[in-house]
Amino acid sequence: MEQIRKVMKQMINVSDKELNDFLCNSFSKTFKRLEFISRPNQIPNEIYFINKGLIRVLVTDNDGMEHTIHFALENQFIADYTNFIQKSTSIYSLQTLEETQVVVLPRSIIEWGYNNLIEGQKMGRLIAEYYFIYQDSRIKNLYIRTPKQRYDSITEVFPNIHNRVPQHMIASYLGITPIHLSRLKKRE
Amino acid sequence: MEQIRKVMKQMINVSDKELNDFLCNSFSKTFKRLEFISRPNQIPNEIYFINKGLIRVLVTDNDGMEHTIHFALENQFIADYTNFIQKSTSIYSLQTLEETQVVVLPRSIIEWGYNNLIEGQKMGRLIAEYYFIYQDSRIKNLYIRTPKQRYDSITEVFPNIHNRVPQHMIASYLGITPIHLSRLKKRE
DNA sequence: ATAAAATCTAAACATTTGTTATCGTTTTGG
DNA sequence: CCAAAACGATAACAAATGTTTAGATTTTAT
Repeated sequence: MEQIRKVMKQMINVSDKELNDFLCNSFSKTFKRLEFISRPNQIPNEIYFINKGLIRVLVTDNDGMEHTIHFALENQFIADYTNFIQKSTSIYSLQTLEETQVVVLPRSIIEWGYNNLIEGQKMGRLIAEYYFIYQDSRIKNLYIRTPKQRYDSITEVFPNIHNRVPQHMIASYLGITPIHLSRLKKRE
Repeated sequence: MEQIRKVMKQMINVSDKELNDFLCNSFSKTFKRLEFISRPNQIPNEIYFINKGLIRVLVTDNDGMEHTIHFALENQFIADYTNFIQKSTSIYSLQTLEETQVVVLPRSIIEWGYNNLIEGQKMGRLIAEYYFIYQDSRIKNLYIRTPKQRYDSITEVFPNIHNRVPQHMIASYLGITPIHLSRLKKRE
C-alpha cells in the first residue's frame, strides 16, 4: 500500500492515521494478463489504483467492434468513473494487458473518504479535475491534430506504450484502423 | 443573481448567508452578439455563469482554422477550465453568439468558496465531475457513432441549438466541414 | 520446443470526407 | 429599407480512410 499512500500525500494534506483509516478496508488483488477486471452491464462500485501493470478501457459498439478508449498505467486511479458517479450500468470493460496488481477501493471507502478525511472532498475534486484536463487535451487534439500527429505524440501521455501495447490497440485508441496506422508510419 | 443561487442550491447544501458572502464580490456583465469574452494567450482568471445567452468555445489551429469545441447555455458555468486550474495561458476563445449576460466569478471568489463554504470543495468536485461526464460521453460517441448519428442526437445535449446556432458551427463542433454536413442531411 | 494464435505489412479497391467554385437565399447592420 | 455579408446547397474533383485478402514474422501457451 506504499504507492497509493504516496500518491494521496502528493495530492492533499493527509495524516498517516487518516490514511490508515481510509485504507484499512481496501485490499489488493492481482490479475493475470488479459483478464477482465470489470464488464459492461453492471453498476461499477469500485475504483482501482494500479500498483503494477497496465489496464485498457474499451467499449464494444453495436457491430461488435471493440474500441480502446483509454490506457491506465502504474500509480493511476482507474474506473468507469462516469457510471461509478451516476450509479448507472457500465458500458466499458476494464482489461489487463499485463499481469496487474491493483488496490481495490469499494464505493463505501470512497464515500467514507469524502466525508471523513479532512481534505477528502478536495481529493475528489483534484482527481475529477485531473481527468477533466486529460480529456480536454484529448478533445482539443482531435480538432487540431491529424491522426499521424496524435500517433507521434502518444508517448507524452503514455510513456513506453510502444513496448507494452500491440500497435493495433494504439490504432484503436487513435480511432483509426491498424492497416491505416501501418500506412501512416510508412509515409514517414 | 437569482439563477446562480438556485443552481448552487441544487448542487450543495448552502445557506443564504453563505451565498451572500460568496457572491458579494461577483458582478454581472452583458456582452453584445459576437463579442469575445476571452481570448487566447492569457491566463484565465474568471469563471462565468450564464444568465442569458449562448457562448461558443473555439480554438484556432496552426493553419488559422477555427474549431468550435463547445457551446455553453443558460444556467451553466463556463471557462477555459483546464487553463484556469493550471494557471497556464489559454488557447481557447469564448465568444457570444447572442446578446449574453454572465455572472463573473474571479479566481479569488472561487478559491474563497472552496475554502469557506461548508460544502465548497464538494461543489468544486461536482462541477468537475459534471464536465468529466459530459466529455466522457463525447469521447465515447466519437468512437461508436458516425457523424450523422452525432448530428441527429445533438439536441440531447444542446436543446434548441438549431434555432440559435448557424449550421456551419454545428458542423465545426461535429468535426466535419459544413459542405459535408449538408451532404449527410440530404442522404437522410 | 512446438503448434496455434496473434501481429504487422502490403496491395487493390471501396467509401467517406475534404476542397474549390458557384449560385440563390437569408440575415445583418446602418 | 437597402446594400453587404453570411449562409446553405450543390457539383466535380482530390485526398484520406476503411475493407478485404494475403503472406511473413513474432508471440503465446502448452
